[in-house]
Amino acid sequence: MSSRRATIADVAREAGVSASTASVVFSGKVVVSDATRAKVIAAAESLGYTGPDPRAASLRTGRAGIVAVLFRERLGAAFRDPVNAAMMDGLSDALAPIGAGILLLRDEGPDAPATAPSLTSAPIDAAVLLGCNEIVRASVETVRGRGLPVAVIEGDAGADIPRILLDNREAQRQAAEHVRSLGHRDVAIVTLPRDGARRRGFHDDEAGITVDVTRDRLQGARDVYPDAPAYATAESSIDEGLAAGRVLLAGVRPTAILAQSDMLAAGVIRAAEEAGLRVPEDLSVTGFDGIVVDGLAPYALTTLVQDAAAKGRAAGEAVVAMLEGREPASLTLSCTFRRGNTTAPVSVSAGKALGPRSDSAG
Amino acid sequence: MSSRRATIADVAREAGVSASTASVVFSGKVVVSDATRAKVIAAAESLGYTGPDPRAASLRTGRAGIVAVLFRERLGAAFRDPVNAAMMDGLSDALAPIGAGILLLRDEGPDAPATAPSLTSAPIDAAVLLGCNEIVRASVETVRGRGLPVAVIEGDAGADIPRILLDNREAQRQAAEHVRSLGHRDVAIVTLPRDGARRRGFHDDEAGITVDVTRDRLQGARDVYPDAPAYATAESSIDEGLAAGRVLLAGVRPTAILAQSDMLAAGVIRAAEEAGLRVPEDLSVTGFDGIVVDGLAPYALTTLVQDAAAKGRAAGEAVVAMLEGREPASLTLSCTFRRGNTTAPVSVSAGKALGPRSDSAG
DNA sequence: TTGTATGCGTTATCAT
DNA sequence: ATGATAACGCATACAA
Repeated sequence: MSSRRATIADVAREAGVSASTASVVFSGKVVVSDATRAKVIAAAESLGYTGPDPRAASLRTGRAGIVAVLFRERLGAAFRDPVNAAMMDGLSDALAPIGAGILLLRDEGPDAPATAPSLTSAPIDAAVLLGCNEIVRASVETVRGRGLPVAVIEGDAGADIPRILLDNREAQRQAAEHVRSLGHRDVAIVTLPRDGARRRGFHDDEAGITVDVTRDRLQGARDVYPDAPAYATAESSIDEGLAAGRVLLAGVRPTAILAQSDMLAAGVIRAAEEAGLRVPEDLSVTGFDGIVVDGLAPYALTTLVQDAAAKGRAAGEAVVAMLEGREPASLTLSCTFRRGNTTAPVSVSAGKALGPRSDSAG
Repeated sequence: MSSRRATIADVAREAGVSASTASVVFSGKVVVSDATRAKVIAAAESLGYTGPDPRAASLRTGRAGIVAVLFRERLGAAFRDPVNAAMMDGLSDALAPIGAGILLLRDEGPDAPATAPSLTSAPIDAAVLLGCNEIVRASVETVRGRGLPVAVIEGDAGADIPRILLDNREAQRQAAEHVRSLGHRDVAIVTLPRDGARRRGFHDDEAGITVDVTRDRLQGARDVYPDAPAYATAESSIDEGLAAGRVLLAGVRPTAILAQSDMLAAGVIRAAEEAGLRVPEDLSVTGFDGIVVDGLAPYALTTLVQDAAAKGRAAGEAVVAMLEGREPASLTLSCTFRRGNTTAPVSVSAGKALGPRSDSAG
């Protein structure tokens, strides 16, 4: 037994057949006589050959069987967001027919070490870009330069790149309308991060927001409440929402808070409880995403329900279509407004401002 | 311009150099004169060549730059568990030096479609197995058959496979001791899933538990409370803990509940609140993992703190070591007991049993 | 049903 | 510092 691993040629020789015949036994693409197959299998067994080397196969076929997903954040952070979890489910479903695995890639930005696996150097068949910021365009260029299919989820990818969008602005506008219809005029907004830096604080330069989701949802809120204070968080989590809620409930107290995600909304509710406020009697809160916030019961958030799994599925289907030479479909998904028990008509006792009331309804 | 993509040979020809020289310009492994480099870069640019084809490179070098992580569950479920998130952070840190990407693979079991990307057919350099059940051994065989390095996290992998373990039993025993020292005798246990089927309900066949973590932690509890009722959940989540808590608090009410994860413990606390019980006055609760349960404040769980990131890092370091021909290290990590505010001495008013008290302390 | 021939695109080795 | 050569292991078109 040589130290070198057996190849299909070795197996073929051992079995007394040609390499192509042996190859065909493993790929199953051509009919082979049972006798021949048995010989080949036996030879493989005796040589410890466990199947074709994927590297060589992929060079030959031009397919690696891998689709990359590019996250903006640390992998751990991506894992912590339930919306991503649903998206991954949809994506892996859509990829199942072509049997592609999912390669997690992190958008390292320009300061990446050269050794980092990247869109440039990973053996992939296609890529799904996620996250909608300034870097997406560059990433799209990279992948396209390699001649690989790309789909973009919630980002602006440029012409003829299939994109999966959400009606973020319109949906958020609906929630804001709902809140206004309940009589709320003093409203505050808790937003997702505005850019890669993820700094907390009140928004000053809203035109400079580079995260599409953040910008679009904020615009939807602005359509109804052009002057409401908006506070940016560092990520979509309950604790970030809690921190933002504390800030917003400390000063001129709003009667309603529009949060850009359910996780943030859940945090805002905790902040309200902490401040001795009842939700929704003293403070109305809306979320976004329609996920199940583990442990938030008995509250049922008033929120916009999005189908995150559908986003992943659509992106997966788009790259599969392109891989098979078909025309990919772009898609704009709609959110569904769902009224829960966290919004109620403004009450006279609510919104006890610590300072003068600001009338910010548009 | 031909329809075929440019190769390094085309670039070399265009630049008037040899293919090997052009190759070296991209790999940077050998010194090249500035003039030559510039020529090659320019030629590449003009031909739209974006760098070596990773498939061909990996065939030639024998490296794909990809490490697989095998999960037992749906990808979405894996994403929802905070312990996995931390583990991924550690793993990607450890893999950074060799610049390997992370391929998500799901343990499909025997009923997988042939097309599924798997340990057998994915172009990977190594694998990290996670999840400690009956299937791990088969997976190890598969990967080893390919001659690839493997590391196993919290599972029994057989000889000379590096494994990253936690002192689950000892740690859980500590927590149980703590609870006993507080005077608790009527104790119940909420466990992680017992096997792949993930059925909820009281344990009957504890010897038949195939998930190592579940079995080991349960044994630790059994060292102190051999007869405490143990209820299995379907996954580690607050809602599962809530459901289990409801069951356990409905009948003969224990004065303390040992949960096998913090998420489960958080759910148990919610169940207690729901039942009008105060934690820790009426019910003591312990968790496991030491994660930050988003939104659980003001409770600080009494729990066993594990360093999940260290688990991922150790697994990553083990495969990197093997890839570099060094000896990999197995590692057993210890949990640290952390007393929070969810455990207290048993009080005379607590544990108002609906039936007769069962003395189950050992 | 099986075999023959060829090339997928690269990089390591060695010589120059 | 650069170039020539030879694999890397496989899968397909085509011939037999």
